[in-house]
Formats: sequence, C-alpha cells, structure tokens
Amino acid sequence: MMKKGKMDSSKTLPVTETSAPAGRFAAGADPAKREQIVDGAKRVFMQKGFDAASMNDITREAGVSKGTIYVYFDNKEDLFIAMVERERAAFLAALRTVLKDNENVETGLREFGIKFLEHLTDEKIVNAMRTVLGVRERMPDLCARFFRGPQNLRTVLKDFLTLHVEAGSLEIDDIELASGQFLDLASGSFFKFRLFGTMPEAPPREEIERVIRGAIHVFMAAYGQKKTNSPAE
Amino acid sequence: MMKKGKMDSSKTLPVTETSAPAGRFAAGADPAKREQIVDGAKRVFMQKGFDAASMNDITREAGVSKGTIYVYFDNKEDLFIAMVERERAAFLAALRTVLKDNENVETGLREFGIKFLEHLTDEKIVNAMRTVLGVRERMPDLCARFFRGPQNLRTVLKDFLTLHVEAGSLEIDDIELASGQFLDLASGSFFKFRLFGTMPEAPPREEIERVIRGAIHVFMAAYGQKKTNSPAE
DNA sequence: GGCCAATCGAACCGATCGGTTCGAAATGAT
DNA sequence: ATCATTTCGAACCGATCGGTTCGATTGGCC
Repeated sequence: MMKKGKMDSSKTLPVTETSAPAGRFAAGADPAKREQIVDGAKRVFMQKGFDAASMNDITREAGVSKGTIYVYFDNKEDLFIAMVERERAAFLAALRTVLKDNENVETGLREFGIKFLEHLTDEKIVNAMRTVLGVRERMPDLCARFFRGPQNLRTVLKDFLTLHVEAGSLEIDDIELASGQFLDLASGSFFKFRLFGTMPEAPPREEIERVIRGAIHVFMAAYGQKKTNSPAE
Repeated sequence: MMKKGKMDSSKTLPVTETSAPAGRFAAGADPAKREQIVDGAKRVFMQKGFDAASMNDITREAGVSKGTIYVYFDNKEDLFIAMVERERAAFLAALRTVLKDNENVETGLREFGIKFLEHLTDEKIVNAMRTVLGVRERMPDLCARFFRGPQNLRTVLKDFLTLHVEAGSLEIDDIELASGQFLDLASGSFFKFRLFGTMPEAPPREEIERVIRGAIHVFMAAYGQKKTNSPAE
C-alpha cells in the first residue's frame, strides 16, 4: 500500500483530484474519510489527552481501520496537529466579523464581549485548550499558535478602539493595555473557572450579559468621554 | 517487603515516629526520602505531563530505587497527587497575608496585585497549572481543588473591598463581580500568555507594575468615591 | 564488629503502545 | 458481471509501560 495519495496535513480540505473520478478518491484523498478520522480522534484526544489516547482507541472511535488512519496521517502527532488546526480555524471563523467599524462603542463592545465570552466558555473550546495545553512541552509551537488565534482578536479590538479614540468617544493613553483590559474583563473569570473545572457547565446567557455589562461599565468609567449633561455615575 | 510503614499521602510531612529512632525511620517514613522522591517526580511530571512521565524516568530523576518509590506511594497517581498538593500549599502560603485590613485601598490593591501577578506568572506556578490541567479529565477533583486555592484569594479580596465600601472609600453594588474584575485586570493577560507559551519568561517587574497601575486606574474610575477637589481624570 | 532493617538495582511479569503488513472484503466505475 | 483500487481487520513487531520480587548492599544502633 503506497502512501502516495497522502495529503498535506496542513490543508483543511483538499480540492477534488482531477485524476480521480467524482465519486471515488485516491487512497488517502477522500475528504469525508479524513473528516471521519479527525472527528473520532478529536473525541478521544479531548477525553484522554494526547498521551493517554491510543491509536487503538482512535481506530474504534473513528470507525476506520488503523491502516487507513496511517494512509491519511503520518503518525499520531500528525493527526493531533490536524485536529488542533481544524478546531482553531473553527473558533476564529466564528469570531471574525463581530466588530463593525461603524458601531456605537458600547453596542460594539457589548456584542463583541458577549460573543467572545460565549465562545470562550463553550465546551468545545475549553476542551480544545486544555488538550493543547497538555502538549505544550512537546509541541510548544502548536500550543502558542493555537492561542495566537484568539489573541489576534485583540488586534481587531484595538483597531476598533483606535477608531473611537479618533472619533472622540473614547480617551485612551495606552490602547494596547486597554484592549487587553477589556478582554480580561470580558473573560470575567468564567474562562478560568471553565478551564479548571470549577464551573462544569457554560454560564447561562444572563450571567454572560451581566459580566459584559459590568465590564463595559468599568471600561467606560475609565476611558469613556465624560458627558457633562448626564454623568455615567 | 511490607508496606506497613507507608504514610498517609495527604500529609505533607510526618511527625517523627516514636517507635523509630531519631536518625532512622521505618520503611517509607523518612521525610527526607519522601521529599527526594516528590522533587524528582515533580521535575518529570512538569516536563512530560502525567501520562508521558514514566516511573522509570522518575526513578532516575529522583535517584532512588523504583521499589522504594512503591514503599512510599501506592501508585503513580498517588505520587502525582502528593506532588500537586505540595505545590498548591506552597502557592497559598506565599499569598496568605498580602492584604492587610487597615491598608489604604489603592496601596492595598497595588501590593496585592503585584504579589498576585508575580506568583501567577512564575515558572513554577504556570508549569504546575499546565500539568494539572493535563489530568483534568481523569482527576477532575484534583484539578478543581488546585484552582480553588488561588480562587480563595477572591474571598480575601472581597473582604478587603467590603471593609472599604463600609468605610466609604469605595462604592460597589456587586462586590462579587468587582472582586473578580480586579483579579482579571490584575492578571493582565500575562497569565494566559504564560500558560499558552506566547510569553516564554516571567514579565519584568516594571511590566507587572504597569499592568497593576492600569488595573487600579480602571478599577478606581469605576468604583472609587469621587473627590470633588481633585478629579481622578 | 554484629545485627537488623531500609534501600538498591536488576530482573521479571502481563499488558499496552505506535506503527507495519497483507489477504479479504467492499466499493465505484465501466 | 468484471476490474481496479480503497479500506478493512487481524496479526505482527520491537519497545515500553506500571508494578512486583528478591538477593545484595548500605547504614544506623548497640
């Protein structure tokens, strides 16, 4: 069995091979089969972590033959990386267009904050982060890259805040620091609770809204332009 | 070889056994030997995580015989738990008395925040947290318990803030939320950077001070009692 | 120095690991 | 129905795992 049909692991989904007919792929080139493997692997990796997840476990969970897994992926680590990259891409896609430049500052922060915290406390994301943290020593680049995805949202937020500083509705000396502060306030500790397991379920919508409301209140108290006719406090 | 001398793993250090002379302990009862094992185990567990750390690795690193390890600890998991509990106790001991009740609010928050962030970004703590997170699925109680230690600092902070609300220097509707907000601001994202590896070294003192200064600025803007003769902004 | 017991270190055990091999079964195209 | 190829699933390989055993060595006490 040749491994010639193996795809580049960094690609999420391959384009259809012109040499293979529409309904049948070269060995290792079927996107549905690949997805099936990664799905099964994800469930086992997130349940057991990288080291304790065995390829026999993954074979059973994915419902494919072990030989087939090795047609699609070079080794266990390769499979893990593919899974992590897929999860990261999904997280980013969900948050890509939350902030709109022509938004009112409080409305924008509210929508961004709620969406951000909802995703950050979602079972899938929390599990993914834990799993990735478990391999930090052996795959430090992967771990850092996984986190750099969500971290890029800071740049998005920074651009948003910069616009509003220029428009005069915010007054911020250090936009870098302020962006981080809003993200920290928006996390509302819930992320840490979820990560460490002291909060077994994602917080309900009202709790998320309460935390984001509080975050905006604190943030605007510090950085909002003072209104002379109706004080913020 | 009987395991009769095995100590309760939940004890950090045993009292000297009256049945054993001062210079010689019953099998499994020597605190120095126990410490030697836990030290070696800690280095391996934090480097490799629980699953990938082998008892042979730990044997070599600790410089004891594998048989001796099993005299002191029931199994690998028992050893891991002992190590984690020891690290947790050390973290808590370092932070126990940072907030003093008769402190000025901003001075108190500054000292608490700096100390808190210094510890939270320390290599030892970050490694310990990552390692514990790696076993969250198999030992959820241990993981939650490890985090509950630092989380108890929230209660300490809450008591401090309550005193200052009653003294009139703070105005806070929701003290629970405000406590969490200060802790989140004080973490300053550095904790997450450190955890995920995008910040390889602990931040320098000036950076920590900058972040805590910003945290206090934002916090006091929202909750400090307004002064009519010298505005905060 | 002798005695006793803790520790050492090598060997062992059954089990599992990641990865490989290959004939049989399944599947899609013609 | 036939053919070509992908996938299956069982067996295999060398290596390592956690935990156990036991004669030899070491060290403290008398």
